[in-house]
Amino acid sequence: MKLKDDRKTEQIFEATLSLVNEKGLAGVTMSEIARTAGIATGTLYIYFKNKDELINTLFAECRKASIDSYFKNYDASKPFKSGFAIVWMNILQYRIQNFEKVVLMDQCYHSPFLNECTIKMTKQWKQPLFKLIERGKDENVFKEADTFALLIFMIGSIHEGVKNAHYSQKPLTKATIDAMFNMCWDGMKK
Amino acid sequence: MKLKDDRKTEQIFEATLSLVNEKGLAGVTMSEIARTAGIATGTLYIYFKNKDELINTLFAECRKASIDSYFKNYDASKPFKSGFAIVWMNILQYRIQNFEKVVLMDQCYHSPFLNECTIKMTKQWKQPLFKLIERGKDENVFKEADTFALLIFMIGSIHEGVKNAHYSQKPLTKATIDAMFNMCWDGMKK
DNA sequence: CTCTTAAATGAATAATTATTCAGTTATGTT
DNA sequence: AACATAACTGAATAATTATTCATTTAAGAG
Repeated sequence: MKLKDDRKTEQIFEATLSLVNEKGLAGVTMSEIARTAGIATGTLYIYFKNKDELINTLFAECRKASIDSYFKNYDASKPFKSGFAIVWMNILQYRIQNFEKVVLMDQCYHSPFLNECTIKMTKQWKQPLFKLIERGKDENVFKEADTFALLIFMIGSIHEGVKNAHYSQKPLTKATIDAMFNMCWDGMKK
Repeated sequence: MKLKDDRKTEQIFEATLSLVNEKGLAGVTMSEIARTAGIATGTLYIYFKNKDELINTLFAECRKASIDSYFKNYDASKPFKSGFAIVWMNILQYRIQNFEKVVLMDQCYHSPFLNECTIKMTKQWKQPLFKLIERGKDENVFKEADTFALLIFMIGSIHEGVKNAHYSQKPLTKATIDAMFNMCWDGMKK
């Protein structure tokens, strides 16, 4: 008996990400994914029932990995501002280093691929981010605004910043990153 | 001789926007666009040479209309903060009221449809926004950060805010909008 | 009112792409 | 080593979709 090769799943994901970045979800075909992954088209269907399942699985995996990475090195027992800065930087770094995944996730939202189940499941994973903002409000550091509004404000400038750094081909400098963080902090603080 | 019907172009655009929002660029077909627009598939090809041309034209039109609307009622002779507030609010309002166009523009970036010409042309149209930020720096109101970084910061929270208001089905309240503007201003000001 | 011309139609065709499957290969098990 | 089993292959098929075209319709010119 022959067993499935775990690395193949990884190859398929990588191929898909790379192709979606090059041509968008609209332009990616199953045979192209297979070719890029170095396997036969038929093999792709052993690993994923169909294109829908492939995209949903990959989307969920990207979402999970991203949120997990956001809280790396975050220690709730440390002072708030330093913890917030760590999460802020983790988000920025994740999105810089995994830009292809960011593009995939963006493209998935208005696509025929994502199913309700995937959407519902992945939405829950955002809880820790809400908790972080709540803490800032509880400790009287952040403005009394709606938690969601504060979170969106934090996330928004990072998303846009990374996106534009990528498209304009100008990597974010230390100075710009510092400026971005300061603007974010000054905007949210009381 | 029969002339082309100007309203048909509008119908085609509306149909495309509506379908792209429902199923994403990946899920929209030419015959569906025609059916939704209330015309025959063949007629679509009288108005647009092919799918590429349709998408590029629509993208450019959306981009142009958006930037124009951003500077409605902006008067450079008035004090900076009030002018900035007007542009900020125009951006927010445009994106709320034209969410379908926002989605189309987002989806186009990593698609096989947009051609170099369209990308280059539409990029130039952003100049007035840069000018606005420069003015804020010249008048010593904004931080000394990179103009691009400041602009991205301003835009980012609006984009994310509108997107999330839409998906969470919770329209932005006056209070939230005010909070958003204050965070943006506090973040950018010296 | 008639004629001309271009728009409009939608079924037919041409491409393209998802998916299957009969045959092949490789790997664990005995 | 021989077997059983499931992965693997890629050409063939099934679906789907872009595009064309012979025909019909309608509006402006004379």
